[in-house]
Amino acid sequence: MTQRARLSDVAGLAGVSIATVSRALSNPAVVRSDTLEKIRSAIVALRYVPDGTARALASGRTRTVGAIVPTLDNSIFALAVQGLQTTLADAGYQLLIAAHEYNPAAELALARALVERSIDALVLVGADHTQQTRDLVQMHGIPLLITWAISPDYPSVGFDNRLIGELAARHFIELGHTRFGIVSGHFRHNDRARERTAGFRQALRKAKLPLPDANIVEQPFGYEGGRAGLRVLMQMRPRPTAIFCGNDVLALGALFEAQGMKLDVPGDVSIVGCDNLPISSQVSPGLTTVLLPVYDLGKQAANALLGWFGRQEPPADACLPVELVVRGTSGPCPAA
Amino acid sequence: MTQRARLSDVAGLAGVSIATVSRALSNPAVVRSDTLEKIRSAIVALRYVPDGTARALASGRTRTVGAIVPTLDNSIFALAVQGLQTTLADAGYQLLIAAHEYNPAAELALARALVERSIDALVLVGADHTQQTRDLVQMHGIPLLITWAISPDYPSVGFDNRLIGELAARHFIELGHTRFGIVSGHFRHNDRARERTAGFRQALRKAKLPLPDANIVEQPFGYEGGRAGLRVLMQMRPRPTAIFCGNDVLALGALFEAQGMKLDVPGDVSIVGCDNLPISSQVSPGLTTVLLPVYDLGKQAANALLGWFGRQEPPADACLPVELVVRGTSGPCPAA
DNA sequence: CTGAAAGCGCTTACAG
DNA sequence: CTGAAAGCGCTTACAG
Repeated sequence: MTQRARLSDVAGLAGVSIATVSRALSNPAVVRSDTLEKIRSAIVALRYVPDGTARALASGRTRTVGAIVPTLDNSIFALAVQGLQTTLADAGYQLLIAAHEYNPAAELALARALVERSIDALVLVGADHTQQTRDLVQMHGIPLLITWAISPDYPSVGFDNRLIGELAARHFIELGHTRFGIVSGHFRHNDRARERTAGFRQALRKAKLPLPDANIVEQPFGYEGGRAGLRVLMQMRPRPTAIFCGNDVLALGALFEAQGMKLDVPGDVSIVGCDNLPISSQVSPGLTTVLLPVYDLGKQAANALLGWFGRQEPPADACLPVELVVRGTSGPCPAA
Repeated sequence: MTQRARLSDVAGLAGVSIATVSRALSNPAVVRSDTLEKIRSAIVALRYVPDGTARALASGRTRTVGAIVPTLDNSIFALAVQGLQTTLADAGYQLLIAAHEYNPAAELALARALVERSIDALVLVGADHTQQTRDLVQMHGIPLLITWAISPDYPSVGFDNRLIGELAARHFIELGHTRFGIVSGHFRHNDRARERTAGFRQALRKAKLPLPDANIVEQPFGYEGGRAGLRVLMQMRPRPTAIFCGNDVLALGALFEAQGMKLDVPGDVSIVGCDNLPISSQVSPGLTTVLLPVYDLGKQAANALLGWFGRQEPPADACLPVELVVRGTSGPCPAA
């Protein structure tokens, strides 16, 4: 192969104009079927692959979507990305992916890099973004889809994060617990973490149960964060017997630390997480958690975008159902 | 904002030609510093963001790299992608990501979709790819980097997968085991799985120890695969006492199943995995495994590409060190 | 150090 | 249903 074939080569071999070949590619319905056939065989003979950069410049669309997630280190985001990518690819769209690692400046820089590449839409996680990021995206007229949370300002496919905290709290209350603790990721720049905590707190308040501020501990994401959070809470007097963790990685870290401390889970302390990672049903005891259908989230986000591209109007918000899955890490409040 | 600013707008405001603005952006060293300053302020005033599609068409480079991994569901790939993406982004490159889910036809389709978007390079996992995929990439003159394995045909940043199996086998042999089993992902289209198994087998043969074919069980990727694999092996008579799993997810599945069966690990059966996932050091007992520095792999792959772009010549192969990490799931062979 | 101009490979009204 | 032509917004030799 000396040189990559261009549209003009295909046109020459098929004996038609480049305009016709272009139409055969992007809108075959308007091309006569025998013409189409000639073009098809020319394409095959030349192994023609269209040049996306030229196509993008001429058409103004790249068939590429950008997504910025906090991190791929948490498999919960990796799973959602997988759902997003697979569904987009089936429709001929590709995914530019980036991770901001909970740094808003990084998010802005990455958004700019993606915008420069003329993405057809941008997917972000959470509703909390700097004004600069929002301005950038708006200025370029790029459809913005919020995921994981519902945004008042943008189309969203997300969860009711407040409800997540509520579900955890109500579960503990039903089990008779009265002393609570929270291990959360950092609240700053993370509306999901704030909302889950707020929901938990709100449900307790409604039940007239206390949640001292000191019992809300922020930890960096990771198993170690969960472990550290549990240690802090277990030093409180009176000890909390019911601990809500903002995600499953923190919850598993807390569980492992409790086991390492020879605490009985749930005999001494109950733990509830959020996500329902694949691992959460494998460990023993299985983790009680709030199931988030994140692969579905990815798929629905992709479909929302595809609909948006087609209809030229923003999709309706979708709030995906979450559900408490009770497993072995939660049980009745131990006798005092 | 009515309309996105173009190069000509910046040129107009700065009182220079578009050629000079273009140079100021891509090769500022050749532009006089006061001219540069005028251009800089025009760019800021207009909030100019270059159009990557035009830039790509004119320059022939997109500053975008494509990567196709088996799946993001295994966090080992997500971690490597994170290392790759972060390092590329720091150098101004973005990452188009796709997952083929162990389907070579999907890999080809995705490769085509990425090639159409004129990626500057393609990153693939493993050395095993269809001729069509290889032809496609070669025909378009796209630099191809193999990761995870060393390829005889392409620049690679990978591991010695045979050595991984050997390390596991030698560890078991030192512990006095004589009955072995393997739980592997499917061998088809997966050179890493084949090589790891071959390395294990080879080390046993060298030590004159038997490994019946029936003791090599292939399972689909996932915790369930690991569980099923362990069940199969535990039905063998005589029972194997030492089980090598092709990756940590399979190994953890096997461990959990063994625990569910009330087997003592490592008292009754020893298990060694491969990957050293974050979770593997958290579970109890901790998983003995072969540590693969995958975040590093991603970073080094990115740097190999960046060097390739700069020097115009392919990077040297890099075989990253792997190491056995002994934890609680492996121990001496139980008395017969 | 800077500018005029050709060209990258397509798409898309506009005619016919 | 098809073709000629303008244009998408840049980059990059080539002159000067």
